[in-house]
Amino acid sequence: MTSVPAEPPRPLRRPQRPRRTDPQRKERILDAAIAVLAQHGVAGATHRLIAAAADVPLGSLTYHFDGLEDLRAQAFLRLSERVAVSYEAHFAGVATVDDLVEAVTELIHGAVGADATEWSVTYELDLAALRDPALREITEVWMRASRAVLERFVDPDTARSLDALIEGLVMHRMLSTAPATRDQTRAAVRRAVTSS
Amino acid sequence: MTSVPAEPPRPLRRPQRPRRTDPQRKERILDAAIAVLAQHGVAGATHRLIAAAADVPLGSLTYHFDGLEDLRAQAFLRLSERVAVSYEAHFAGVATVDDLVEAVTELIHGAVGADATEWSVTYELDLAALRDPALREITEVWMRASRAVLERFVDPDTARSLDALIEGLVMHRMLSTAPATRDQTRAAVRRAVTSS
Amino acid sequence: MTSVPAEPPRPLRRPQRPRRTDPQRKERILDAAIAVLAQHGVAGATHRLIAAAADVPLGSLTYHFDGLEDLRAQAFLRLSERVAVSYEAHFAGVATVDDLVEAVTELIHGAVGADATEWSVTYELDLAALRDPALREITEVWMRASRAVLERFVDPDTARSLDALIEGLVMHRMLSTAPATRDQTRAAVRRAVTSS
Amino acid sequence: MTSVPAEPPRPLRRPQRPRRTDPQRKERILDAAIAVLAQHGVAGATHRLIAAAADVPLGSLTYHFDGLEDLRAQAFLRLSERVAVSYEAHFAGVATVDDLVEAVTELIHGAVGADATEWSVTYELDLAALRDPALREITEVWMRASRAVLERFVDPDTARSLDALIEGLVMHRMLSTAPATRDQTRAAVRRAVTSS
DNA sequence: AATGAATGAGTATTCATTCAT
DNA sequence: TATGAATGAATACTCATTCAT
Repeated sequence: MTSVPAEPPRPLRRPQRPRRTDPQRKERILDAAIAVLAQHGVAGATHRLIAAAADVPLGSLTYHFDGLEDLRAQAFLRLSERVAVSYEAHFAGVATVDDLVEAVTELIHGAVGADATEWSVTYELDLAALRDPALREITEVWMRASRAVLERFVDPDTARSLDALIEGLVMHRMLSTAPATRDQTRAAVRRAVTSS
Repeated sequence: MTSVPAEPPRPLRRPQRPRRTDPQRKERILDAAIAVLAQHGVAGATHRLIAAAADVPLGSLTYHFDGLEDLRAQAFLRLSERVAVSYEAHFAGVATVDDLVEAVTELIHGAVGADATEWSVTYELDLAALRDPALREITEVWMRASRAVLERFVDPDTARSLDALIEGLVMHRMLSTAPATRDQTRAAVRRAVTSS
Repeated sequence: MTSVPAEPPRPLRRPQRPRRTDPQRKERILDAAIAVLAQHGVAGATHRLIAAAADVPLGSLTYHFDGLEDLRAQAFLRLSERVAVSYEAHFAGVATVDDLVEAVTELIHGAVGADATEWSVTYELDLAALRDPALREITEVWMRASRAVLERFVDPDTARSLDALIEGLVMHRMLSTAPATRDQTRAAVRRAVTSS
Repeated sequence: MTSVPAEPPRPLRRPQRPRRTDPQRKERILDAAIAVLAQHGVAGATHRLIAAAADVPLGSLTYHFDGLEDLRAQAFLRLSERVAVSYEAHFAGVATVDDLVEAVTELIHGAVGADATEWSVTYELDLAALRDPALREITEVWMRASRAVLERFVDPDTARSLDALIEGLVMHRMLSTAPATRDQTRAAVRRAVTSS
């Protein structure tokens, strides 16, 4: 993920001006936007901050995107796709229900590869989607994706509730000063996947 | 040298609206702030919007509060206390585990008395607390309160995971275009409270 | 619950004044700031007044400067440099001590080319520097510069006290309703430069 | 002089409310105003700050004074009277011109009893008087008073220029990071009082 | 195609002053 | 007589967006 405050080490092609063609610029901006969203939230994600993080001129943002709202939506979309991929990967080796319990527990406690801030952005997305129906599409797709992964191991209803439990446990883990132990989490997950 | 405009304009004073003394004003402002937070989120909760909602002049906000951050924190605190009370009330008549399952299901689907927007504010609070440690105190207290209620019926570990499940299910219910049915929710809750 | 006004008003955009690119704008703003400081003092030098004096929109000030403090500091710096130049020029033709006495007397009574208000700004600067160490650098440089000029004609100690005398006499001249005559000033200056 | 940040140790007559009659209140407010002016300058001397420094309720200021401008003027007047008294006292024992030189030198380097901040307020007054003719009266009276003291030892013209020299030397002493030594000051003063 | 100076509506906040109590 | 809650005009500053270059 792009680092926000420090200058990203741009491979200085030529002294100052000529930045000419830069095919990955759009992607770089989106990554920078995700980083800024993670660090400052929707409210703090301004043009200027994102431009600085991406090391592109200010005008570049409105040149490539139709305003901040559009940029934000595309950043959220990119984030959700990225998270979906690493989610998918996380469950690649799962064969048994025991494996599943272990994988989910690990997911919650390890925050799935990416640093924890990336998770907080997904909550930012959830919250923004609550008010902006345009973003609802993204959360919808992501929700379906995560459930599809879980449905490879459990029935749809269980997948649904397991999905919700994961969301709640991650949130509480991030907020709590005395977070649950791995054993507690494991027990909760096991209950959720065990047909009574 | 540049020409400088005349004297800075002297303020005129007219007694416009009758000055009303208003002992509940602080509380009214906080309620208005909660309503604005619910509708516009942290990012959209501006002085002006809150003042308009409370029907008080702008200066009244900074008279009663040390800035917007303070006002927001106090509003969140008031909200959490209010939610805690109605949460407590919701479980008042619960006697058996079956009652509990029913009550929790009802909670998730009925959004516990208050209109659903109030719930969304608690997510705003959660998210804000993720970045602002000062708010963490409030979420911490609320979390303890909600678990304390649940611990009257189940053991602490179960209470903890049930609490997380509720949070996740409510969030998904608010977000999803195809929310879970009561039966699905009830089944998920039952699994969470059943010792395996 | 309190009723919340509708959506926060969307900004409209009209191209009002033609956008003019204006390379000297920064300098113009600084000159305007000096003029406003002269007329209204540090306390009265507001963004609005300076913007009006420079005939630029308000946002232009914070675009070019990091806030009012920065603008003020740069204005003071520009002023001190300008004053130093005219000070230097004022003593260009001085050859003898008699010339010096005459030049200093003229300086005090004529306020060295610039209108008298410009002098008053240097007192604003002095006073502001008393509280703000960042401005101390500017007064320091100016003090050294003015003494350096005087040291071309008298020894350093005399230069130092002559410098102080000039400051005091100018201040009193500006304040007094019955200012000193040229002859009185000349006598005072002569005493200051005559080794006893 | 009243200290600004720390609570002035009010002899708490009774627990909270009853401050009833308080004959010195006006004077206390003025002293507090002088202290605040010293510390924050004219620009920073607000009602609230002065009220806090004087430990009186806000309304007390506008009750006793016709607005901030009036309060400021009265504070400046009180200050100038106080400074005049200590100035007078400082020269009480002077008999010869040598004594005078010594006393003036001491004045400049010791800042005449009061802490140096009090001097800075007199500059604040000078500057304010430059723009506000109402204050000019005060500076005028003070100027006459200080010269009257000096005229007990030297002729009026010398007194006038010595007065200016003192003003300039004190200002430079406060501003300079490498202030003059006592010997340098003494030599400058001696030159000013020696008829050539 | 790309940029960054320019703009003005908007933001939080301060504060002298008024006035009901 | 004395107070402190109330007010609104003014303050510094931010920022999405436009557009001349």
